[in-house]
Amino acid sequence: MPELPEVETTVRGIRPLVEGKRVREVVVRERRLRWPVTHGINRILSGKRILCVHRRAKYILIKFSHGTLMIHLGMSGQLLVVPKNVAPAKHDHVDIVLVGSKVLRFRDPRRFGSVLWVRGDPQVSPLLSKLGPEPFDEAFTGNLLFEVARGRRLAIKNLIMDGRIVVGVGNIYASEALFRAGIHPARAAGRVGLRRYQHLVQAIREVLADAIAAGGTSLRDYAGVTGEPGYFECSLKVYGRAGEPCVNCGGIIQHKVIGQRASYYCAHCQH
DNA sequence: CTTTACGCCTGACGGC
DNA sequence: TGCCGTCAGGCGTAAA
Repeated sequence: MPELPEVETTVRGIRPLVEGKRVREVVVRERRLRWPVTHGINRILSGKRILCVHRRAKYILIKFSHGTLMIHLGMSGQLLVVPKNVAPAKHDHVDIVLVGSKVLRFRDPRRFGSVLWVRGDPQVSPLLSKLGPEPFDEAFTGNLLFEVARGRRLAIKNLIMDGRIVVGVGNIYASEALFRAGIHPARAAGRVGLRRYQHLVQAIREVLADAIAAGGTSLRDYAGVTGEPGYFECSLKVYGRAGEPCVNCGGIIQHKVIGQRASYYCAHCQH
């Protein structure tokens, strides 16, 4: 399930392979994704040059002179760069065929992802305009979390997963960051002090940076640009480890559904 | 305004 | 072996 580190890994992987390349054609085999693939995408992109590839939150932004292709990997999406002679598989929904020998291929079995064309500045598009800061942006601080949490009773785990507060903290890394920060995931956000929020910001950055450095977590669906799985999975300290001993204290890792999401924590280490 | 629930979708998994 | 029910999970949207 792609989270920010997986998306960042994908961006870094495809960037040197597609930047500066011109699009030959776009082949859409299945347009029923999260939203329908933008109509006429072949006419929009054919003959145009990819200027650069960026990430904003979990969106992959492929910039052209006349607009931006916004790709979201959803739950099970992958963006691969493959030789043209590699036949599309069952869930390979969109091929961006490049001039030369390669194809930028969007694969997504569960079709929670999206492939959308945005004219002009993508930052003002509805999907991006309300997003909070990137976790590595200096605007993301313990003070920001503390202020925005004041008086709020929702679980802190839900707060840090709210893209309007900070982007890119998905379910896996929310549990991992809270474990590192020693904060119980169900604790009311308004009942966490400034110092602990500062520690949490640090923990979020650490866990994301570690995962990016490791090439992204691989649980079920993630694979790198050429198909190899990532390998951060073994670094997860609490996620998916219910019933196993805590790496810190040896206590049993707990599982609890918080805000409709599976959450993992050590009741002894996290308060 | 805040908070909660839902739905989209397929593959994996467990029970029988 | 195969069929079926259940569930995960990002995240926009609707509802409370």
